[in-house]
This record gives sequence, C-alpha cells and structure tokens, in this order.
Amino acid sequence: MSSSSESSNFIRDIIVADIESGKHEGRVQTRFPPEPNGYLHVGHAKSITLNFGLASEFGGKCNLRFDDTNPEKEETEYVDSIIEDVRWLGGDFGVKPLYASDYFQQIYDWAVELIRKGKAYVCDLSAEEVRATRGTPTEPGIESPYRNRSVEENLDLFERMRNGEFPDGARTLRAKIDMASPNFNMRDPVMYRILHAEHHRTGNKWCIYPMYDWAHGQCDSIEKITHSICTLEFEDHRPLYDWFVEQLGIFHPQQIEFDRLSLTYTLMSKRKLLTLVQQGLVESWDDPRMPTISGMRRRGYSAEGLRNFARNLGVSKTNGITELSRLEYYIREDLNRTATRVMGVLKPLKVVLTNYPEGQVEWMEAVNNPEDPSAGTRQVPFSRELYIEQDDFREVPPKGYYRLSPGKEVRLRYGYLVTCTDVVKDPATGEVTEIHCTIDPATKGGTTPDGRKVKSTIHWVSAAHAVTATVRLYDTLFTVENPGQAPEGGVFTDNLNPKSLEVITDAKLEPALANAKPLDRFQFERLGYFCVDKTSAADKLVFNRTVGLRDTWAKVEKKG
RNA sequence: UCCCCGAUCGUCUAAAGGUAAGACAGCGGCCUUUGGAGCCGUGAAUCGUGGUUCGAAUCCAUGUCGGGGAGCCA
Repeated sequence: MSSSSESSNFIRDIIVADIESGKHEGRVQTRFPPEPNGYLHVGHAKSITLNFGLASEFGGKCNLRFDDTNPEKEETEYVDSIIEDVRWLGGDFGVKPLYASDYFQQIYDWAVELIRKGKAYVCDLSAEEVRATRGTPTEPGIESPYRNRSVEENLDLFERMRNGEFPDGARTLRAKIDMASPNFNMRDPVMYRILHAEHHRTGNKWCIYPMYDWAHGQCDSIEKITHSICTLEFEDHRPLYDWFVEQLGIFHPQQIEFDRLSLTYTLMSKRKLLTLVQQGLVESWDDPRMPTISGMRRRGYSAEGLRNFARNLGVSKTNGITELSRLEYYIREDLNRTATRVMGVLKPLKVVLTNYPEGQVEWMEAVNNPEDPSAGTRQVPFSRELYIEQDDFREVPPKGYYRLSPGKEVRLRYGYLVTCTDVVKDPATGEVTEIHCTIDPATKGGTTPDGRKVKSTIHWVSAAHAVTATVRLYDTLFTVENPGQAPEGGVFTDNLNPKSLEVITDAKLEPALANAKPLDRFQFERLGYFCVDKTSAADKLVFNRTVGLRDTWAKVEKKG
C-alpha cells in the first residue's frame, strides 16, 4: 500500500546491481535464520519483512531456517512459536521450514575435508587455555601446540570426538588460519565443540556441534542463498564466513550486514525478555506488553501495520533508536482503515434523560467504519438511562473543554443532542454520581435540522443493554527510553513501569460486543483500538487496548 | 591500546560531484455526528579542520564522537 512511496536502500541496490550484472543468473534467494532459543520480537519483524520482501520483489524465495546448532539453549516450543509468527507476518517459506541440523552430516563431511587439506586440526587445549592463548587486541595469539598434528592423527581424533570417546570440552576442532590476525575471529576459531546434549531434533545422534561461524555460511551455501543478510555485529565475522566457503570451493553467498532495530521504551534482548518471563514480571512471552510478535498480536497489532512499519523504517548501517511513536503511527494507520467502530464506556457515569419516556427503546443506526462504507451499519439501543465517560463531564469546565457540563449541550453520537440540567452528588464525598439531561426530540440520530452546531459529540451506552467487560489498558513496560541499560548500581528490571497495566473490570459496552471473539479488533470511538484477549469468553469479556487514538484534548489540557 | 563499522532536521531515512527531500514527532489552521481520520501550512539538519574541484553531505587526509570485537553463544 505505502510501498510505492518508499525509496531504495543499500541492500536492494546491491541486489539490483547483481541482477543487472548477471550474478547468480539473476536469481535472488534470501533466508531468515532465527535461533529457536526464545520468541521472535519486533526486531525480527524487520528482518522478516526485509528478507521475505526482497525475495518476493525480485521473484525469488526466502527460506525460514532454524539456526539450531546449540542444543543447550534451543527448544521445540520456540520452533513452534517462530513458525506461527513468521506465517502470521505473511512470510512465505514454502511448505516447511529448514534446519541447520538437517545439514549436520554435510557440515561434518566438510570439516573432514578441511582436515585433509591441512586447514583444520583437533586441539586439546581447554577453554581456559584457548582464551589465554588468543592474544589481545594489540598482541598476537600463541599457536596451539596441537596445531601441527598430522592429517591422519586429526582425522582419527575428530572421528573419535564424533563417536563420543571424549567428555565435553576435552577437545575442539579448530580452523588453521592466523593467530596473529587483528581480527580475533581469524585466530584459529573453534569449528566444533563436544557437547553430550540432547538436541531437539537430532536427539542423541551427535555429541559434537558446529559453531555458528562454521555452520552458518555452509548452510547458506547448501541452500544457494545469494544474499545472506544479517545484523551489524556479524561484520567482523564476514572474513571468516568468506574463508570457509573459499577453502571448500563451494557456492559463495554474499553476507551483507544492516542495522538491527532499536525502539524507545522497548527491550530487544532475548536474554532479558527471558528474564522478564522467568521472574514472572510479565505474564508470559505473549504478554501484550512484550515486544514479541506474539505479544503484539495478542495486544491487537495487525500484521499489515507491523509490516508497514518495518518496510518504512529504512535499512542502513547506522545504529539509531527509532521512536515508539513511529510504530504506533503505522498500527493506527492500519487499524483506522480496518477496525469496526463501536461505543464503549471505560469509566461509566450514569446519565438520566429526564424528558425521555421510561421503558422506551429506540434503535439508532450507527456507521461501522467511516473509512470503509462497505462495512455497513448496525443498530444501537438508546434509552432513558445511559452511561457516558466520566471524562466527558466536568462540573467546572476548564478553558477549552467543550464536552458536557451544567447548562451545556452536546451530541450523543447517533443519539440526540442533550443539555445537562442537574448534577447529583454523593452527599458524603461530594463526588458526582449521576447527571440529568434533557434531550431535544428534534435531533434524533444526532442530527440538527436547524443547522445548529454543537462543539462536542460524545459516546454513550444504554445502561439497560450494556454488557460489562474487563478492559486492560497498557502503558509502556518501561519508564525509560533505553530500558536495557540498568540504572547506576541497579538492574534493568528497575526500569519497569509500575503502571504498565491498568485493569478496568466494569467497562460498559454496546450489546453487539457480547459476541466478540478472541483477536477481534475494534475501535472504541474516541478512545482507541481494542482487541479481544485470548482468554475472553462470552460470559467474561476481556479486551486489551492496542493503542489509544491521538488525543489532542489531552495535549491541550496538559499544556494548561 | 589494536581491528572493523558508522556520523544528514528532535527521531528514522533520501539525495550515486550540481536547488539538502520525505516520514514520524512538534507547532498553526481548515474540516468533521469520533477533540479520531483527512486536508493545508510551518519551524527544524549535512560532526570539526584542512584539501581536491567551477562546484563537496557525497572524493581525499586528519581529528572528534558513537557502536561492535578477545564464547567451546548466535
């Protein structure tokens, strides 16, 4: 929809140039390679949108490939959630996802090949010894005493590693590159470690597992990936990525790095998100306050809105931080087009229409979506006793306030024009408990046959017909723009917003909402967008506020 | 300290040696049966210093600042 207005980016430029030059016969193949060690978050949405978007734009394919080379951190639960999230975002990866673990045998065979070529060796140094001999930024590392073992010995040892003859950590397979390289990644990096751990897919078939650097490029090569797009922190790994495919003489994908997404007030570290879940600081990975795809979906964010956000972010190599308001803009933009309008009162104030007949009910026609005439209309019951929003009445209106107050007239949307005649207060507290109004019978439907202008139109719900619901109002999970950064002497969870969730249990909604189903999205007029929670049931409705409407009055009032 | 990468409105991105543009956010207005949406308008930037060039955001040098890098994590 908004794709036509986008400009190019440096990655697309590279692809265009490659197609023009005939590289890979003009073929474009990308991949999205998550590690199944957590749930996907909005940062991944950017990568998904980019990789699948590029593939589709140039008539290519994008694989979903699990980077499952570390059995100690990876689980099937994560695999399942990732598949669901990628599909929901519209990522078309064909009939099934791929797994690095599917290629373990090929990767092993290639390791043997490198040993035969004298490019890899079995090293008996412990992890501590490897660290101690790696050198520093200014000093070269020290070559391992096992570096010059014979090919035969390396072959034998490596096979025995695979056969489980050695305990965890006893030996590694290392690439023989350059211990003096200024790039640490080239100082004889570990290719395989011994891990007697059960893998979520290969079970106990393997007790040695390839490291990221040794697996990733080879997987890309196997899948004939043309453009392997990853984030900036892998820039230093590119020389190693290239070295492995060159030594093997296999298909050579091009690694291209771009900036990962950072969002204000949002945590993007899987490890820290895991902490929130494990410590019970949020309900779950899909808590609507979480920046996870599943959390955002549950909150009511639409896939289209998320995609538009991601598409319009741009792609570069600068590490910046995007304002949360930008995400909210694209969510609102999409929901404005698509969400059915309804009326709901969050904090009810009883209104009695003193000149409206008791027992009378009129069904008023209401527009379902002014942005989409095909959405049609519905009937909303109107009666003598209504609820309006507490915020829509002020006994003493501040400057610029043009909702209801004593003696003032407002329009009840799709109802009547009403004038406030009386205020009933609790004698003990002085709190307004009820207000009385009179309707102008000539204004049925909210029309003004005399052409009279009213400053304000407010929403309402017929008290007798209202359904009661729980509504959860969310604010940012954190109070600071960069929540990953712990305050002085504290931990990052100190940044949590104690008011990130407000639960309203007696919201009054128009009766049509009684049939709302989980994940249904609505605009509660004048309030915001709301999504039916997955725990909602007909006898216990639960709505999550996705995002509020822009509220200019709140801004005016705040400024005083 | 060494290596790699980066630096354009408040924020995110454009401008491929030739008028610094758009979006979000802000501000002002119009319109409105949502103080929503929409529409119109407006303020706002090339990190510093040298150099090359008729001409530099763009090329070169240098400085500064920011990010990443010494896992048997990815």
